[in-house]
Amino acid sequence: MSASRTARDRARAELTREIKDEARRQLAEEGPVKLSLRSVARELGMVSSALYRYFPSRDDLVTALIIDAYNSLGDAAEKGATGDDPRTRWLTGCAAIREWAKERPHEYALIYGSPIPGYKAPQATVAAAARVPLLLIGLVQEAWEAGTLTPAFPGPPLTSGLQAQVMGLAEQVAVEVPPEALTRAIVAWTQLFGMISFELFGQLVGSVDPTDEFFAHTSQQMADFIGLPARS
Amino acid sequence: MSASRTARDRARAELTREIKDEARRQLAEEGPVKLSLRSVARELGMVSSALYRYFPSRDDLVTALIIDAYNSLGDAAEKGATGDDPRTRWLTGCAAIREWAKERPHEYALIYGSPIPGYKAPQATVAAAARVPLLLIGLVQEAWEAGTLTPAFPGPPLTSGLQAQVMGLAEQVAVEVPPEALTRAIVAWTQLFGMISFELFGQLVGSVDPTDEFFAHTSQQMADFIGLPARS
DNA sequence: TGTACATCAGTGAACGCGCGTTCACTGATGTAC
DNA sequence: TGTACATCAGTGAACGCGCGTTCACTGATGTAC
Repeated sequence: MSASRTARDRARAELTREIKDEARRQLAEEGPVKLSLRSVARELGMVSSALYRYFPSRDDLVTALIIDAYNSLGDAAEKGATGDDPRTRWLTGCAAIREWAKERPHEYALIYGSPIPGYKAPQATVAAAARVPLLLIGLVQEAWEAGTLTPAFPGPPLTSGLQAQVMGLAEQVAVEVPPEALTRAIVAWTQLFGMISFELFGQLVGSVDPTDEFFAHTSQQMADFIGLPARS
Repeated sequence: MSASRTARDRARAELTREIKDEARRQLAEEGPVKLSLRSVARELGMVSSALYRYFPSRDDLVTALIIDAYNSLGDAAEKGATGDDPRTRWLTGCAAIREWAKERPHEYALIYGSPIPGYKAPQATVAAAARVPLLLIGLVQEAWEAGTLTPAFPGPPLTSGLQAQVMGLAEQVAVEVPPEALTRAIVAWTQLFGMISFELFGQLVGSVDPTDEFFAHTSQQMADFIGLPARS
């Protein structure tokens, strides 16, 4: 019960949030590499050593930001993927992911951009990171179970090693779809984020920029490729 | 003629190269954000202010590294894309790009990773950056001119805005292929680099990792998608 | 309900370190006559 | 070919700034009896 929490607890929770909020603000200006405890503390009117009551080190603060970012994206994707059929949920989900990324380009870069030199992401980040791919795989599974999964073209056969990897992955995430279908989902996943990264990181400037129509086009085409049928 | 170059000229060219080499070494350890003129100078046994004879500022050194990286990748891709038909050149080109990236992950991250906060890439980088996409588009044009371009599936129709963007791009790069074909090339380009980024940045750990077979599979499938025919 | 003690948040000084850029300068290399 | 002058490379000091982390401490909040 929240009434049972002491004033100290509430103050701690609130300050923890304020520290992360200020850190996110600085992330947008300086990037994760130059994110500085001292300047976060300064901005909050505290002395820098006080932050060590909340995060044992700078890297732990970065980890918290990473986990928050993955979860924020996971929430946005799960809430955004709406519609009656898997194809519609795929299309709305892709759009929601892109929207999230465009609103928070620096949080996006934090999780999908260059690795931070000298920083090693702890195990604690992986569950949050898995949410989006699991969502996409779930859509494929739905269509498979409904018997409507119909890829636009067969594509090359899986080599034996790839098939083994993908079947291991299917078991690991407790999903029952043919390895070809799961492979397509992974391909689409890399395609989706490849497109978003190119848009946000400036590679598309001067070609398909603004990118809205290109993104919509490619999302549909990925749906065809995966085999999510248009509503009949 | 190289004989006409003075000793001063040769010394300057050599030191410029040594500065960039040392900077690349530090790029691998610290990343572009923490790359430091002082520490490059220190490692070279010079005083930090001496570097200003070679690069007017830290950002200019970074720009030089970016242009070198794009050109190094451009060379690797152009040299690697060999074979009698466009499909083979596509497959070998993709493999060469990936190899380059795996050998120089930090140079890859410099050009295809997160933007560097506070750094604005000057116009001088765009020609070098365009080499890889132009190479890929060139393959599509070859197949088109040979009359062998046969996409695996039609895909959604282009919306009018997208068609206009793509036709504008075709004109800009002086290429004569239908907008649908050029759009496919751009899609494959984002797919290709999305996959490489995911591999290098650690998103594929625990799924299709090692990524060799997945990459080979997807490259072929992209060739099908673009419409580069298997050798007949 | 009141008191004694334990827990915790925040302070301020310190350690040891780093950075980009400017400037007046020395001495070597290159060039024009 | 020799000399005077101009160009350039590299020095060393300085400016003004930043960082993460540790530690002994004060004073407020919470808890057990």
